Amino acid sequence: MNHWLMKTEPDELGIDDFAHEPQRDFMWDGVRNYQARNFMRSMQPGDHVVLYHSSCKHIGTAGIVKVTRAAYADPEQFNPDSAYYDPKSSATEPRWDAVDLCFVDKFPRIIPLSELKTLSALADCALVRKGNRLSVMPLSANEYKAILATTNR
DNA sequence: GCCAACGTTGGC
DNA sequence: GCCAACGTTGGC
Repeated sequence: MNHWLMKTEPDELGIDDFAHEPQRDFMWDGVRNYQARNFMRSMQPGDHVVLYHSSCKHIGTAGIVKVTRAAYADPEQFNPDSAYYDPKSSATEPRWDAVDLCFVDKFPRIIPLSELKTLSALADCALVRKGNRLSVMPLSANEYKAILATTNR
């Protein structure tokens, strides 16, 4: 089983949305970056994902969700009325993928970015590097463990 | 709101 | 294929 980290703006879809409907599968759509998409295509059902809240008041890791459906064509790319519409995408050759995620755990507190930056286990993780914009990234077992360990403080 | 860092686009 | 211009991300 692999581990991942995904960024989200909690105003759009945050850990509380997952926690309030713990049985629901949420479609994770709208990813429009090739590197992030390629990582999504590697996700398998059962993989755990650290949810990271960005562009908000409390920036940091917020909880765990899990993959319940592997990558499939993101329907928004075909919808001309969607902000995620991509006219260069076709049904036979879709460019963008979505996955389904559901709730696993909400951390007792948001672990702030400033604290994540102090963890030596995360020194090589794209998340804490300056200027990083990658919204979906793999986590090594050690990185995942280090993030979970912060919740025990 | 500012702005640095980054990815993408498009002219050449 | 290069690279300047542009739009976006995302912390502060």
